Amino acid sequence: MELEDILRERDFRLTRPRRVVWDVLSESERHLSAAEIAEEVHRRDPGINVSSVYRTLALLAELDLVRESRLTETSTWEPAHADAVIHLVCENCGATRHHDAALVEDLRAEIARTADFSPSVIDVRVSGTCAKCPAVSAAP
Amino acid sequence: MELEDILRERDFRLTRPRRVVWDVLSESERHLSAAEIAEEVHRRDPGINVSSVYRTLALLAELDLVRESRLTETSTWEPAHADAVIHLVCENCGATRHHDAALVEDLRAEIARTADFSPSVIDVRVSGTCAKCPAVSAAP
DNA sequence: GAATGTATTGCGAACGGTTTGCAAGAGGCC
DNA sequence: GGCCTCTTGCAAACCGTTCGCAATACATTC
Ligand SMILES: [Mn+2]
Ligand SMILES: [Mn+2]
Ligand SMILES: [Zn+2]
Ligand SMILES: [Zn+2]
Repeated sequence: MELEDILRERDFRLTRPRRVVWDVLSESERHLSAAEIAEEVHRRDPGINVSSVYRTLALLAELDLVRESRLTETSTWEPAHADAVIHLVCENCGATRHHDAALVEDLRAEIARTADFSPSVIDVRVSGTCAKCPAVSAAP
Repeated sequence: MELEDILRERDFRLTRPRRVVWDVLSESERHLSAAEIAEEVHRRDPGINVSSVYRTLALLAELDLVRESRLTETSTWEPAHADAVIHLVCENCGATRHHDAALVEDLRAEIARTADFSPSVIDVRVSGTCAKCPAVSAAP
């Protein structure tokens, strides 16, 4: 469904700030911080204010169109995706990757079975070392 | 090992703010926000300043004695624990529980095998509905 | 136990990202 | 186009956290 339809369905207007913020997010290959989004939005339309970026992010999150990740100290934004897609964060270079982990579904079942808890969203954040950053050997 | 020894080993002094912050954290059953920690610390010793609480939290985290969780918008603190202990956050009442999920180890293996990534710490955050908060039925 | 050297603290001010109040502006609908 | 209302830009307020610095208090030595 189009952004416009989703907004209209809930009686929100399709405005330029919303359009541009959404475009920036959906065209990006990676998670973006609020500052990065504001910067790119401003590049495309200098007339759009930072506060509108924040307001739009809050709205899109409310509509489940985007998700906010709190992987590190600064939170980042991206279009919503399934929770079986987990996040690998390299401790060395900071790169964040997506990875599809089949076991997440099993984990969901395990929790439902053993925890007296009804899971909805599972968020798996894995820190470690990416392929480009060979593990540094221990000091001699 | 005692807090004092761990500090001394790295040439840090055992001071009253550090002692009290650590006591508050280790005596608590649940995650605490920085504000809650500062409040309780101040109750025990009104002479201890908020900035010392922040400095101590940073130090204890550096020493891997405490961990910072970014489960919701405000981050929370607790004594460090194994990453097989995952976090269940109730969407309704906000309660955070610990749960031991055996599958986390399998997940680690799966990632190492399929992702070209060397995992160190896995952080699983599950939102859902706890036993005390029966799921609300959908509107008719 | 006092003296010494240095890490650490309390304090208040600064910081910076986010939020807010409000008048001006622009969607959507007829 | 005209109307109504939602949304925006702007600038100020907010607020949790950090910082600089002189005063303090640890730990060590005598
Ligand atoms: Mn993602
Ligand atoms: Mn925990
Ligand atoms: Zn890397
Ligand atoms: Zn609950």
